[in-house]
Amino acid sequence: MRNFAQYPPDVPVNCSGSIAKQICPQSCSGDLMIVRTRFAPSPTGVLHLGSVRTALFCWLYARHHGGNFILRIEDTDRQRSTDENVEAILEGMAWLGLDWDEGPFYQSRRFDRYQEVVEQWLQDGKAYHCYCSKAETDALREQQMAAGDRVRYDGRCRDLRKPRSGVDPVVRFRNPLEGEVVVNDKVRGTVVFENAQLDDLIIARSDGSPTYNFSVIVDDYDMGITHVIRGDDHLNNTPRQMNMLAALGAEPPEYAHLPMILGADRAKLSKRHGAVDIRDYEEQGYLPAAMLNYLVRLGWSHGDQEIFSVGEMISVFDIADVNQSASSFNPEKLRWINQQHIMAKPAKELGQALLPYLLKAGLDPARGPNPSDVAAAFHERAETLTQMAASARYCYENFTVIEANAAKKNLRPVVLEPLQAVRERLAALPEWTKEGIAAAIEETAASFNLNLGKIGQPIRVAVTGGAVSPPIDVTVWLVGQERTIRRLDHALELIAERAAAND
RNA sequence: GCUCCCUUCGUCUAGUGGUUAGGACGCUGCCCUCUCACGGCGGUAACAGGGGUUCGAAUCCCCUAGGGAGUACCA
Repeated sequence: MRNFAQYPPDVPVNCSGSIAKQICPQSCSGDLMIVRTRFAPSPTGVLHLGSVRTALFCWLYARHHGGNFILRIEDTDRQRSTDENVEAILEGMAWLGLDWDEGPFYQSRRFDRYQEVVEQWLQDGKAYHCYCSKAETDALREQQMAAGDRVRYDGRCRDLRKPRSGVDPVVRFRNPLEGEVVVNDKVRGTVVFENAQLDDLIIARSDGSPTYNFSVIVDDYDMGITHVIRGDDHLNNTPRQMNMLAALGAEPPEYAHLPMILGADRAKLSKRHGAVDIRDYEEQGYLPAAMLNYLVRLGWSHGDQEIFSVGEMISVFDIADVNQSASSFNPEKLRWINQQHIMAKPAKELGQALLPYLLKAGLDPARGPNPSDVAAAFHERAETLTQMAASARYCYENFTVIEANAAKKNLRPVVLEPLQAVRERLAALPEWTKEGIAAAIEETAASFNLNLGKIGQPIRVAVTGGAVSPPIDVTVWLVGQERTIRRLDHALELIAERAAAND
């Protein structure tokens, strides 16, 4: 366990020049520090698309600059944080390959440190006890709302001399009353906030536990975070955090506030829009790299390029190319990108990736072709691995019925003879190779003066039970000799029955 | 209510004062073709509105409208 009190560790946070230049593999000019980013999810929910995109940008930025990526679990709300959610976050990150250099750190284990700062601030007059009850502040809010005023705590306990007895006070930060806070955001530009608009926020609850805005700044400070990259729902928190950082005597980090990701209907992303939990996408057969590729293009672009490997993303990613407007999640494009990644993946690796999906589909890989051969045959015709496993079912398992329309259209008495002939040729093949199979089918077609389609499609239906499959030679090859012959025989019987019925 | 942010094809985006406003997904036509895909060549469709500044605005400024976030003893 790392000793947090020791933070920042012996890292040159303000090194000027040589070390940073040596370390940054992109030889980015003007770097004055070693980049340290953090992803700080709260385990009050699972890892969803929006948070993954945030994590990705933090990770890319750190990796691009040869810096460190830190994972911090913000679980100060003990009621709503769960171990299951922590697990979901860790699993999601692992699946995506978003590896962290330090952590995961849990805020719940740092309460002593927060308490220490609170005490210090109380002593220094940077914070004060507030004895207002919830009812009291609620009433104040309503009153202000009704009067059309800005809604904020009015600081009535700011200069209280004596404690009120019988109430456990909260601790509030003494925010400056005047002046302004200027945020130089890497994506928003300069954003100015008036201190008069801010109020004295609560930093410790009446039970002593720290609140979000406060624990964030002591952690960001202790952990030497140089770049805070987060969702733009935090932009409004930034001036408060900067004021507190100043109270701590710290220089503020660089800030970059990312636009939100919305659902296809421009509403906040929710269950209605499909999967929320990132792990659902794994379940559905998406490749992690494709997921990252899709997400990186939401709010960021690099010219006209759409497809990026993870390595490419790292090398070209720059906060300066992040745009300012919210984007909405588009499942069709995700599927297309997944397909592009499936096509680009070497058959062997793709076969590896496919394996668990075959198992999940209830198929036994031992009872059929090598998954990498299946992957090679299907990689151009599957948008997800789940789909691919489903399409390859006939390679591993016998089907009970032939698709009605396909049978009706293709298994007709006219093909009885050619099909019989091809069956014999295939049965006679000494070696089961794609070339041999292709030759057998072509020769049969030629001998009956048929084009390939006239015989290929009936074979396809007989062998797969449907009208769609990879090229016929490949399909037959994957199904295997024994099974092919058996299925052709079965089709032949059906055709014969049909012919008899027609007589 | 108040504070802050955002606004280019349906969607993701390029664009930083002069472009026939480009690309991608989707949809669609044709080609390739043993099916399905992949691929190739086309088509469809956008600068929220109004004022300025300028010889010239998607690009700069102002206003309006619409969307979003925050305004918690949530994060």
